[in-house]
Amino acid sequence: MLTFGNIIKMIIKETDNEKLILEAAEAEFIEKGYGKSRTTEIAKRAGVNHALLHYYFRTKENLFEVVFQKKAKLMSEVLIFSFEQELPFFEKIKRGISDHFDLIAANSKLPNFIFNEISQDDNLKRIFLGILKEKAIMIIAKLKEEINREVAKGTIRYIEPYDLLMTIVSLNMFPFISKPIILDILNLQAEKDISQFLERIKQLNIEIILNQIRI
Amino acid sequence: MLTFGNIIKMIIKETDNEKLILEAAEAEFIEKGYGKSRTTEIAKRAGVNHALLHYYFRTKENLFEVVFQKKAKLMSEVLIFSFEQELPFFEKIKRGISDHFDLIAANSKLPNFIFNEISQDDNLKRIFLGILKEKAIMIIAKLKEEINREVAKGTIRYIEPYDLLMTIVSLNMFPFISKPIILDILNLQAEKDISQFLERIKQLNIEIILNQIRI
DNA sequence: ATTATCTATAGATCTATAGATAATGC
DNA sequence: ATTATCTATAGATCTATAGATAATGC
Repeated sequence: MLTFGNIIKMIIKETDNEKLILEAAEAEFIEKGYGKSRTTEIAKRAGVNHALLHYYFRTKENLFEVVFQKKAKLMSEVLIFSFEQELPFFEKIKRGISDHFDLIAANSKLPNFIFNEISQDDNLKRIFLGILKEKAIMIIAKLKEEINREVAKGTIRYIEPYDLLMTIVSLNMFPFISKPIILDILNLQAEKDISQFLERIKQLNIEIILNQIRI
Repeated sequence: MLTFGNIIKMIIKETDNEKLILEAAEAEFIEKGYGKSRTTEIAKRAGVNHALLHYYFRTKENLFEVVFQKKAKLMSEVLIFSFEQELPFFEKIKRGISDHFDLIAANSKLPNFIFNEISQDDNLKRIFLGILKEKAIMIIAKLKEEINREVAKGTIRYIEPYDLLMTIVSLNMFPFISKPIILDILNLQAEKDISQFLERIKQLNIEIILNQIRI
């Protein structure tokens, strides 16, 4: 029917309802988690008839798994992408930490979502590991060689590559997991103050890692 | 009625059903979060008639808030308790990190639970801040004095007290938030290997902090 | 002819309570 | 007399689908 809404949709030709549903589902699931999310609410957010959601995705669980797959890939990239750059060792570490921090900042609700869902569902945990594990192991192996090379050169103290990575991820990720609390305790409201705070933490994290490995 | 179960309950006099419901609710809510938890399931876990749950706590939301209050207090203690000890500065830091790590280890599912629920509900966030904030600010103020004293003595470089605390919490807490993933990637299954790994991380965290502040 | 959309509602699940009955403390 | 417990079920909410209708691509 040629309702006003449909005409608008036709004009912008962004009328792909399947896509609209998926995007609304992403927002809903990330905001509320699987348990509190409602398919009716997702349909409403997408501005689409509720039955359509089931027509395209059949079940809530199905829809969730599509979303989770996508977010798990993103999370996997967020976790390790920054450490795949081909750079001299110290550059790699510094740039790695900095890019990693920025990637998390750009997806600040992602870690909470992923860690929470996998802690509640073993199947999701397996899916996530299936995406992350192989690549993570490769990166660790590569990092180990580079660390050994630097140790041989006498530029750094030995550190387990896994420990190094986990330490970086810890330092970079936690501020965002605990962000609602931090901002209140530090009384940071203005956007400018917040980004200034985050920038300081980023630099601090780089410094901490360098102080730990540098001789 | 004198069923076998009731006789058992009478003998051990641990028949306080309100308490049983609360304990079951704690387990259920921490395991599944508010959204996926079911009052029927909680009653079943408690081994108690479902109607009793509503008799004692009226609503699911009420019951949850009782649990959340309790867990928020615990979380608050886990976060800052270890840094209230009266000790020489370096001892305080070292013992603080170590005790803090152990406290988290003993409540390893707590951080995920708290951060997740407060990210989904502003009211819960306020409750948690109400419990944490004042004490946190006091500890930070106290730490600031101690840091300034050490800086004056020339034993450490200056670090913002909040940054120091957040760094410690990051390093100590993240391994438990990401535990399901870590153990799989590192292929750690045996209890002995796991506790050995955790011990190494604990020592590493102490080392990292000391390397950051020590001149 | 196939795909997309809507209306209407079934069916499942969950929270919550009414009202009867039993246990307890004084 | 008050508190605790149980049975039975109301009432709300949510997921899911059947079946009718409209739109689309060939």
